Amino acid sequence: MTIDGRIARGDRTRAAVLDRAVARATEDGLDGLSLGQLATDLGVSKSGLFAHWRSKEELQLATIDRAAEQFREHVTRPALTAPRGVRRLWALHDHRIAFYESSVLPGGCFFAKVQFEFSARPGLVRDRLAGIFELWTEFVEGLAREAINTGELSPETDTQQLAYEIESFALTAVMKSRLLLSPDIAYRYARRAARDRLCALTTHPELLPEV
Amino acid sequence: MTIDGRIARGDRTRAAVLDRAVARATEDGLDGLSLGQLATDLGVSKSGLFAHWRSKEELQLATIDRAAEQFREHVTRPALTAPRGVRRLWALHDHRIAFYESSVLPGGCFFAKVQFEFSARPGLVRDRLAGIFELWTEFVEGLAREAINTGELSPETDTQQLAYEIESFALTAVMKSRLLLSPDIAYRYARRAARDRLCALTTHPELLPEV
DNA sequence: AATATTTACGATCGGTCGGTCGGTTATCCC
DNA sequence: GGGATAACCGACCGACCGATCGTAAATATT
Repeated sequence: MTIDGRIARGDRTRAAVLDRAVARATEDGLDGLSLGQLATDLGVSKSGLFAHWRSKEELQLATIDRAAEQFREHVTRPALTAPRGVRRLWALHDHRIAFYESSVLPGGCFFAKVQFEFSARPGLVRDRLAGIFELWTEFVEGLAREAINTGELSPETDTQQLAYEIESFALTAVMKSRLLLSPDIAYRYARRAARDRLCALTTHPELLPEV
Repeated sequence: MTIDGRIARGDRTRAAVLDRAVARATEDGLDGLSLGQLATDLGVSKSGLFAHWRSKEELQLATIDRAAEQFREHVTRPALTAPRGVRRLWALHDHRIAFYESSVLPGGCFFAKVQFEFSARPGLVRDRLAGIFELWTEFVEGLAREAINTGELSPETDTQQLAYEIESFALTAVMKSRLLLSPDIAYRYARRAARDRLCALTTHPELLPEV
């Protein structure tokens, strides 16, 4: 089987557009994205974009999916190489902060930005974001339950509460790093907060890194 | 001295516009605000708005100031009635969550929304937001230092780290309550996280409320 | 070589945006 | 009562928005 060059070209264009859209959305938001500007940036025509997505909303949904994929690549997948338990929980948080630190996305975090943008705006975009965020939360809670199973966390640990707190530290790092503090300081707070919390809860604090 | 009716009318209009602008900005953002829509909502003409603010940016800046004033009314001032120390620190967090809970602002929190919106967009708006946020952070850190002075927190307590963590819990409550969880649950997480943290740090846990 | 398919483009549409301007109305001062 | 002042309005502007459509170019199929 040979590859259809036409479709391959379309795929390449789509990927380039979505990567650019994810990056720009971290600065201007998903609605702040202008199709004309996006097209100009990429050296294509605005009407060319409509050949791939029939409306702006469809492009926004595709952008969200691409951002999720990117997040999995940079954060979730590498974190899963750590052994189950508090180390994996820590690895997830640490890789997440490192991803923000790396400035792959100029605005820091796609989902933080866009979730606030659409949190009060009903529609398909909001629903998609809510779905992804729910899966993410359940994933983190699942890692916490694994840590209970490995005996590194007490069975009485409130995994939802713990997931909430870790989420908090990461989310705030995004905002503080861009608006206020030098990024380094914000990320240090975020890391230390999560480490201290895990350290206080776990029966095996030696599994966690030093300060 | 009598009050100039013309100026009084202007003041009334200005206040009405700004209150509405603050509320709407929590849903659509400060840039998502359309002057035409805002005017229509208030039953005034668009050009009437330009009589009070010479540009959209000027209106945005005034809106920020009004939101800060509103925040002080509902959160900062009532919290200052609590005695210095961990109780005041807790009161600040508690009143803040209660303010979000009250749904005075339909989108939950003006500053959370707008800070994310402008965190990557240089300009006067961003600078104003950063300034207010810095003052706020220093204010919280100051309360934490007071708690050290009253002997309710250990002198070794990292007040900046503590302020960061409390900020995190409140910020995340805003997002989760609107996007994902039923608001009650999110606010419960936010309260419990801050209470537990203060409880673990203070030498006088009996000063804090029960779970 | 002829035809079908897919991508991409230029021109253009109606609508909304922020912003301007000349004029009207209400209130205050003398 | 007559200016002066301040608030406010309706009409209008150029720019940009998302979206549509007919067409050209590139690639595949036959």
